[in-house]
This record gives sequence, structure tokens and C-alpha cells, in this order.
Amino acid sequence: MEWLTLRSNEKTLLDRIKEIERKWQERWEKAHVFEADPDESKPKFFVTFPYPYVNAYPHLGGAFTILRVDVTARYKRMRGYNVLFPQGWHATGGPIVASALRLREGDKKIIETLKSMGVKDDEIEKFKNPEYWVSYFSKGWREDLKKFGMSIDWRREFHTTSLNPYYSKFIEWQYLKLKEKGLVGKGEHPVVWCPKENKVVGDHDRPDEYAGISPVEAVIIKFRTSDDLILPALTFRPETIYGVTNVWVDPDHEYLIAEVDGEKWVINDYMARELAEQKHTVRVEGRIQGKELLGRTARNPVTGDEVPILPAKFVDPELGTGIVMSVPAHAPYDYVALMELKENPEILKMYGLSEDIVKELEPIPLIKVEGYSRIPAKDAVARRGIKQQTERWKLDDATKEIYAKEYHTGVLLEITGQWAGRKVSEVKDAIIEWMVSKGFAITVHTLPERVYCRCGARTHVKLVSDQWFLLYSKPEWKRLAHRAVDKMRFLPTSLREVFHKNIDWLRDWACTHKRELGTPLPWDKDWVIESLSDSTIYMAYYTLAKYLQHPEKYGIRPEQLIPEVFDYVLLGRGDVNEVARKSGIPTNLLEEMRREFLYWYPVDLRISGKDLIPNHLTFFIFHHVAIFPEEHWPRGIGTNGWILVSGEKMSKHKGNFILLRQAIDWWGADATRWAEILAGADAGLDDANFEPEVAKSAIEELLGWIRFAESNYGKGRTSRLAIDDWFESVLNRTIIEVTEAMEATNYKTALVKAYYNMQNYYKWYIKRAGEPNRDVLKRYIEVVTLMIAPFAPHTAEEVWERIGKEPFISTARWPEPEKEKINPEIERAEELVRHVLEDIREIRKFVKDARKAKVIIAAEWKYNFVSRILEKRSSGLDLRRAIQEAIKDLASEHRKSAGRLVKPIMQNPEILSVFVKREVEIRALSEATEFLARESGIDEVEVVLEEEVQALKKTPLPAKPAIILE
RNA sequence: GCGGGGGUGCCCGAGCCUGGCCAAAGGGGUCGGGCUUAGGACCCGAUGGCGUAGGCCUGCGUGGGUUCAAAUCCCACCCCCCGCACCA
Repeated sequence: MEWLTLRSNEKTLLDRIKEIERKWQERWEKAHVFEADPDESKPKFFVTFPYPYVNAYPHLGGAFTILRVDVTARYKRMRGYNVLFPQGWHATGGPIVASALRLREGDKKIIETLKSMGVKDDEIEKFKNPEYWVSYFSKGWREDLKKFGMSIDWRREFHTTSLNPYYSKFIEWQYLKLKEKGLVGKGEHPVVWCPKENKVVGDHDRPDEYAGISPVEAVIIKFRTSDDLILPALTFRPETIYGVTNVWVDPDHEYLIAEVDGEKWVINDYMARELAEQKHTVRVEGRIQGKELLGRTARNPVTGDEVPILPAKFVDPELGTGIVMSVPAHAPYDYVALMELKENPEILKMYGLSEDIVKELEPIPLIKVEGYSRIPAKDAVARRGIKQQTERWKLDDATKEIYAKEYHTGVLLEITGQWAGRKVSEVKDAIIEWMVSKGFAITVHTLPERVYCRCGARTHVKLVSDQWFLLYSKPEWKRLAHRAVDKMRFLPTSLREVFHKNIDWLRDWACTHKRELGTPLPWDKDWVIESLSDSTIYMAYYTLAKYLQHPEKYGIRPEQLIPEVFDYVLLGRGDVNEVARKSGIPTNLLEEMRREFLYWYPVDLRISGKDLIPNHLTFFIFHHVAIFPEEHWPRGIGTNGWILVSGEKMSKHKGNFILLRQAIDWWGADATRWAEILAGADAGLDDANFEPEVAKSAIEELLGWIRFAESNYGKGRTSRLAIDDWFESVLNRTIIEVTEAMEATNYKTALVKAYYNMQNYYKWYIKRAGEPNRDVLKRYIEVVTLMIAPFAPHTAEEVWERIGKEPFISTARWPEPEKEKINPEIERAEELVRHVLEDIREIRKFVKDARKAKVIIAAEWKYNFVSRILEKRSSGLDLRRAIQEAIKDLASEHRKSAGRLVKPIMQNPEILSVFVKREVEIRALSEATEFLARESGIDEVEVVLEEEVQALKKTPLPAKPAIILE
């Protein structure tokens, strides 16, 4: 990777940076700077990062979000808050278990992944145990985050699952509460099932190419032959039953004859098994070759038509039921297959069929679609030039097109009877319901394509009947969640609406799994609480982890954590002495824990990537409103987008995948932080773009600031210039703007304003002033260092120490703006000087040999006039009216000349925003003549008043003096 | 389809809420100059078109509209990205 190559001098710089970082990390730890305990004298701020799943080391993406949390924590600390920033680790769920199993099977990919993360050969063996993943990677995360400079209170660290019985007790308590309130219930649920291993097959249990394929609902329509065999045609488009011309089978496949729910069905092995797993009774009675069915007819249950059974190559006997109803008008496959039969009667002959059998079969249109002929399938096929049913790729494409168009915009024709005139999308569900109720069809859960388990077996859909659900669809629960959302603070603010929508949209959630890491459901121990479901209110656990996770200090054993303990500590219920007696935990310790909880709770801000909005963050709200009283509901949620690297999504495949530890190794912590912030760390949903180049140059930037600060602090002149006021005004205004951006967690904006914009102002200041004023320079160095401290804390600490401050900048106060020094008029005047400089330069382009510039200030009355205009405007008038009104107010001798100003003012409305009092303009320009001359390369600049000259070609305006070059 | 986020100059990207210092910040690239033995790094300048006085024209997805004034407000349309679940 290119950005790895640092030249030797840069390497030295990097070593210096790393040394500084190590030094401060050690000092912070030694001084316990980030360990937060209740302190009633200070306001608290509780900020969290969703605990990461510990199956790998952190990469730049996770680091990005947690960096925003750290910046928040550091900023709030500087604002005088007692900040709690804890961190735990998530191990609940399937992937770790699945990876451990795969490793046991000798899976090369897992070995490769582990090696790529730096796991040594002789250690890989240990990863066959899921537990080892948890301890290994939580350690890795902790190390990396420390090196990244996270201001975490590590005493509260923990990991989830029964591997941590303390946490498990807490989760058990939560679920007992939910059950008490009737928010957990049992139900049926379709899952992808491996018949060989007898288990649910999640994404992590499959080869990658099968990930993300979930069960879908399909309809099986029953076509009956004269001898009472049922031909069950599986379809996703039951509405097209009105256009069926025939039924397709694979002549070379051997179907089963099975009794399904008391009827004789012709069906494939696959669906026989799938139906059996979905509450249907299936008994196999015999077999039948597809070709034996050919030539018979079957009755369309809806229309009553007798349709022929015909052969088709495209029929996949292992998908669906292996039997397909043919709707040539609206299904490209069917259309092509039918045309092939018509054009090649020898196929029919081969099976001993008469060619007459297809002669009269014509597509039957039943849906009208804008932009298509009566037979849309024909259009789609013709457009792609499809000739044969074996052209799968094109046919699939055509099918997709027709399906989407007909579903969303198609209108049902007369032939569909009661449904005629309606849109497909509107009545589809009703059609299904009707067909099922009439006994014409059944619905079934199936997979849209073949999905294999990692073990090699083909999976099918099973209906699990004793599945536990979180009953999110309960209206009362949703109502409370909405109320919480109404009260919360969101960053960005647009998130509020998103959450309301998500709450409405959320349905019951299957909250238990089997054979995964986690906490067993307390009343049904075969099940383990699923990962999203066990990570909803654990922020409360951070307030207790300090006690629970340290038996060496507090002596609490897991079995002492009876529900009454959590009832008391988290909800204030019960008599503390009674709880102490029952649990054996001393009263004072229980009370201390209760106090700790009450001090920190609720969560003030939870910052996360945008991916958690529809799931975890919504659950987070739901569970809080279910368990806790209103005063402990979450107060805020902030989100950010993903990190891209050089404009592309990070992936190992592309070679732009960067682990946090690699980044820190290459650029150090602060430069990495700096580049991540600049990548786009404002609150929002947009992705941020990390540029390795920026990280590289940040190393020098940061060392440059240390050098600049150290060597300039205390330097400078003692005299006072007008331009000093300008710089102080800008500096103080910047503090206000940066503070606003910090409050909104718009950290890129804040950093750009605090550092880069200030640096530009400083350059201008030096250009104007020559040498800076000593006090102003000191203040500049202090303020900028303080403002970048949340972003580059190690660098800031180093500067702080070198300019003689102590103890830590991490606990120093955020700069207060000296509001009295903010002077908009001075800033406008400076702006005006800049405009004049630009204008002189512009004119010089045309008058190259000019030696002298005369700057002619507008006459006194014009200032009154313009300030009148501004008054009128601020009372709501538009510009033209404001000018008219202002003219009326003028003394009569000026009215005529004022009329002549209307056009120039309309043409240069910017003068209104730079307008200052005449004296201020005169002074600013007079003091800047030397500067203007120097910068424009002219010998002399002279400021003259309009009253002192006559016969001007140009009209001077306030804030826009006339300029004459000579 | 539903929900969300976007479309800005050669590229990336700010601005849009709160209309006017916006031909549009900041990077990158390119061109020119300085520095240097040379390269790199660094510094200065230029980078829509036209123009011998600070100007004019074109311009922020497309088309309309509101306004003295629109990248910014309103309406319609086109295009791109993300999510749509039992999974971390």
C-alpha cells in the first residue's frame, strides 16, 4: 500500500509523535483521569458507543464512530461535566460459534482471516473454542482503543453472554420483567433449516454465496386431474390464475405421489419435506414419472378450465413443487416454452403427444400494463431477442421486469371477474386470501432459490412453533416508544421522523435462538436470548459493572444477583434491608449501587453508525420505555455514516481495508483521529471519506502546531494595533461558532473552523500586522490548542505542557468567548479593506504602469442614506421598497443624487453587508494604505474624501469607494 | 414499491435550514513561477468564457414558479446510493 511508505525524516517525526502519545496515555492512566464516579457537585454526562461484536479487531469504520463518542466525552469534560464513557464487548449470537465450528472443520477461509489479523500459527488452534474469540478480541479492542486515545473508564468493562454470569443475571432480570408485562410471547416463525444438522441456518452458517437469502411466502394452487390427482403449482403470482393455458412438468423427473392433508398430490421431494415441516401431514405413497402425466388435463380450480399438462425444459424439478402453471401472456418463460412447442411439434411427438394439443393454446391476457401490448411477456421476450427457454439469464431479467411492472402499475382485466379494474398491488393479498378460503390454494414459506448449509446439505424452510417473540407490534408499547422519541434529542434532527417511522414499522421480533452464545431464557432454558434482544438496556449495567465485575473489591457473587437486587438498584423497588437479607449483599453496598445508577442514568447521548437505526437503536428505545420510568428514558441519539477509504467502501477484496491498529502504526493516534474527523465526522447519514494522504500530512501538521506553539508562546510586540482588535474579534467569534458545532456533534465543521479557518485568519493577521501582539498571540495559541484537544488530545496535552500549563488539557476548561471583543463592525471594515485590495488588483490588470491609487470615500450623506436603507430592510421591506422609502426620508437637496445611486446599489448589494460607519471606513482604509500598496504592488495609496474631488467617472458608494489609478 | 440520503466547477467536497459580500470555501489535479545539482517536499500565482478601469455573459441534475435578487424557497420530473428484519 502506497501510504505505507514514509520517507526517513517522516519516520522520525512519526516516532516522536508516538512517543508523545505513549507518554500521555500512561499519564492519563496513572492519574485515573477518565475514571468517573458520582459527584453531586457537577452535572453528569453519560455517553455511549454500542458495544462491538468481538469477532475481529476494530477497523477504521468502528473507530470512526467511537472517535465521535470520545470527542463528545472530551468536549463535555472540558465543559465542566462529570463524563461517563464506559465500554463493553458483545459476544452474543451465532457468528463466533459458527467460525469456531468452521475452524474445527479446517476451513481455510477462517484460518486466513485470523492470520490476516496477525494471529500466530500456533495460536490458531485455540480459536476452535468460541470462548477464546471473546477473550482474544476483547483484549485486542481494549488495546487498540487505548492506543487510539479513548477516554474510557475501563473499570466498567465487561462482555456479554453466560460467559459473564453477572451480565447474564442482568439479562435474565430484564426478560423476567418483560414477561411480567406481557411483552414476550410465543408464536410461529419460518426459519431456514438444515435437515442434516437439524438446526437453523443463519447467514454465518452458509457459504457466502447463499448469504442474505430469506424465506418468502408463495402460493400453491391445486390443479386437479380427472383421476383426482392434485398437481400443486407453486407461484408468486396467484392473480395470474385467470390466464393459465396449461401446466408444465419436467417429463424426465420422477415425482412423488404423496398424501398431503388427505389429498393425493404429485410433488417433488423438496416440497414434500418443506410441507411436512410446515404443519402439513405428508405421507409418500408412490412415484410417478413426469412423462406419465403428459397429455392428461387438469382443472383450473378458479376458472374451471381443463388445461393440458405439457413438458418444459425450464422447469426445475428441485425448486418449488416441481410443477408450474403456465401463463404465457404474463410470464416470459411460459411464453417462450409454449412457442417452442408450437414451432417444434417433434418434441410433442417424442412424448407421444399430438401436435394439435398446443394448436389452440394462445396466451390469455389478464393484466393491462401501460406501455405494453396485450401480451407483455411477448414484448419483454422480443425486446431481448429471446428464442429459447434455455436463455435463463435473459429470461430472468425479462421476468423481473414484467413482474415489477405488472405488480405496481398493472390493472386486472374483465376476465378476472370480481377483481377487474383493480391494481394488482392492491388486491393481490385479497386474491390469495380468497383462494385459500375456497380451498383452491394454500400458502407456503419457501426459499426463492437453492440455499445450502455450510455442511453441504440443501436447506428448506421450517415453521418453528415454539419461538419466543418480543411483541413490538403491541400498540401500547409503540405508543410509549413514540412518546420517548418525541422527547429525545436527535443529531441530526431529521432522525426523529425516521425513528417514528421505524417504530410504526417494527413487527414482533423473534428474540430467541438455539445453539448460540448468549443468556438462556430464564423460563425456557433451551432457548438463548438473541443478540439484538439482549443488548437493549445494558447501558444501565455500566453503572453497576464497576461493582459487579470486581468481586475482588466488592465481593459480589453472581448467584447473589436475584431479581430483587436489580428491582431495587435499577427501579428503586422493595425494602433495601429485605433485599440485603435475601441476597446477602450488604445494605450499604446496595444503596451505593442505587445511588450510582441514579446519578448516571439516563443515557444522555448514544452515538452510533447509521446502520443501527432500524434495529438496535429502535430496540434501545422500546426496551427502555418498557422497563424504566420516564425519567430514565434515553435523552439522545446521534448517528454518522460509514467510513469510505479513498472514496470506496472498505473491503479486504479491494485492498483498502484498514485495521485501527494498522492506522495507528502508520500514522499514530492523533493523525488518524485528525484524518477521520476531516473525513466527515459531522452528525448525519452521509458517508465520510477517509484519505490516507490526509492522515499522512496530519503528522506534520500536528508536530507543526506543537513547534509553532512552543516557539511563539510569549513572543510578540507589546504595542497595540487596530488589526489586533480584528483578530481578537474573529478569534472570539470562532469560539462561539466552534462551540455550536461541538454541541451539534458536527465535528468536522468544528475542527475546520477551530484549526484551519483560524490558521487562515492568523496568516491574514500576520500579513496585516507584521508582528503579532504578545497577548493576542498567547490567547490564540491557548484557544486553538484547547479547541483541538478533543480531536488530537495527545498533541494538545504536549502543547499544554510545553507552554507551561498543568495538569492536563483533558480536564482544562473549554475556552469562553470574550463577547465584548466581538465587533462585527471591525470585521466588516476589514472585509472592506480586502475588497478594496481586490479591486485595486483587478484594475491593475488593465493599467499595468499605475504608480498611485486614489481611494475615494463616498460623501457623508450617502452613509445616512444607506443606513436608512438598512433600517427599512430590517423592518421587512424588500430592497427596492427600502430604497424608495429611504429616499423619501432624505433632505431634498440629496434626493436627486440619491436617485442616481439606486442602480449602483442594486448592482452591488454586497455593500449592504459590509457597510460600516463612515469614520470607521475612513480609519480602516487610512490605516491600511501601506498594506494596500505593498500587497497590490503600487507605490502609493491615498485615501481621499468625495467632497475633496470633483468630476468623477465613478460614483463612490459607502463600503465601495471609487478607485482611481494614476 | 415503501422509508431515508443524495445529484455543486476537471475530480473530491463545503454551502442549502436562516435567499444578496457565491464564479461559489477547502483539498486534489493541471499550468506558470520560486527554492533545489536534480527529483521530492515546501512557498507564490493561475485554473468557466469574454473584456485595455473594479465589468459583462454562462453557471450549482432537468423543467417550471416565487422574488428587485435563487446553488439556496416552492412545484413537477429524471438519475444515483442505503435500509426493508430475526441478523451482527
